[in-house]
Amino acid sequence: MRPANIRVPALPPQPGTDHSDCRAVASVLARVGDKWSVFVIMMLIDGPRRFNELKRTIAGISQRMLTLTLRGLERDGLVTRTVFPTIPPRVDYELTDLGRGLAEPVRALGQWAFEHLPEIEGARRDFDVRNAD
Amino acid sequence: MRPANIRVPALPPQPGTDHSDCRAVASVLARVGDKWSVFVIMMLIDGPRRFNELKRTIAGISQRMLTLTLRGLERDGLVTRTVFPTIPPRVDYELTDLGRGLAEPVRALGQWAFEHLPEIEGARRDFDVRNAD
DNA sequence: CTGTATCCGACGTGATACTG
DNA sequence: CAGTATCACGTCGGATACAG
Repeated sequence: MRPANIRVPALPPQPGTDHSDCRAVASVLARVGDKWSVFVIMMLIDGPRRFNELKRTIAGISQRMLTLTLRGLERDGLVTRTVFPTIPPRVDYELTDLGRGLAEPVRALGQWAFEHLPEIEGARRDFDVRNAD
Repeated sequence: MRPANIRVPALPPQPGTDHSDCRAVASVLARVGDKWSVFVIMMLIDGPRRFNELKRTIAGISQRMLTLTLRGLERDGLVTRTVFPTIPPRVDYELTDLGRGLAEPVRALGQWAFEHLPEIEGARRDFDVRNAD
């Protein structure tokens, strides 16, 4: 991502001026911004869940998307996948320490979103009205 | 004509009623997770910027995407758009109080991402290796 | 300078059917 | 139960050209 031929000076943690970490931010936010990732993370906060348990709880997600979402989270080391070789098979998904760490700022963001939702929705209506003339 | 990009509503069946606020979370995270929104927000933290100034600084974003991103942020009340009727025209974009409020948890998330990037990248490599057997 | 309009390929998403 | 495979469709995003 970052040009290898350019040495990034050790700037103090001042987001907005440093561009290199923005790529990293984008990488994680891309996952967080996934349509379903946050739902899954939220569902797993309380403890491990089975596949269909997640599918039922989230209600609206397709089997395919749940699988892909879980694979993505697993790939990033945010979720563990535990297979019990029983019949019928049972698979538990659980947040890793890393995943729980991520859940914290995500929840903060979610809380902000919830608290300011009226303002945002109001702004959207105003914008749409202004745009509709 | 309104760009199709800024449409957020019409989420299918409601996910868990117990977690109804998750839909609000998703609504905001959809914006935060946009490929470019976070970059723009970061660039605006330090103060108002002009259109081409943003385009130059972000370097990689197309004109179209910058416009769409700014429209989306403006629609959500996160950014103000100020037109100076001069020749040539000048347009300033600036974070609103709401936008600055959002920038805070976003920055926390970004900081987390930056700090844990090695773990995530390592997990990705491990996963890819395991998957390549 | 600051956009808008249009074309078009790439990708995300869902529905469905099938496997272990 | 927990997936995988395949197809069909819509949207996203970039490039380009053009307008105010």
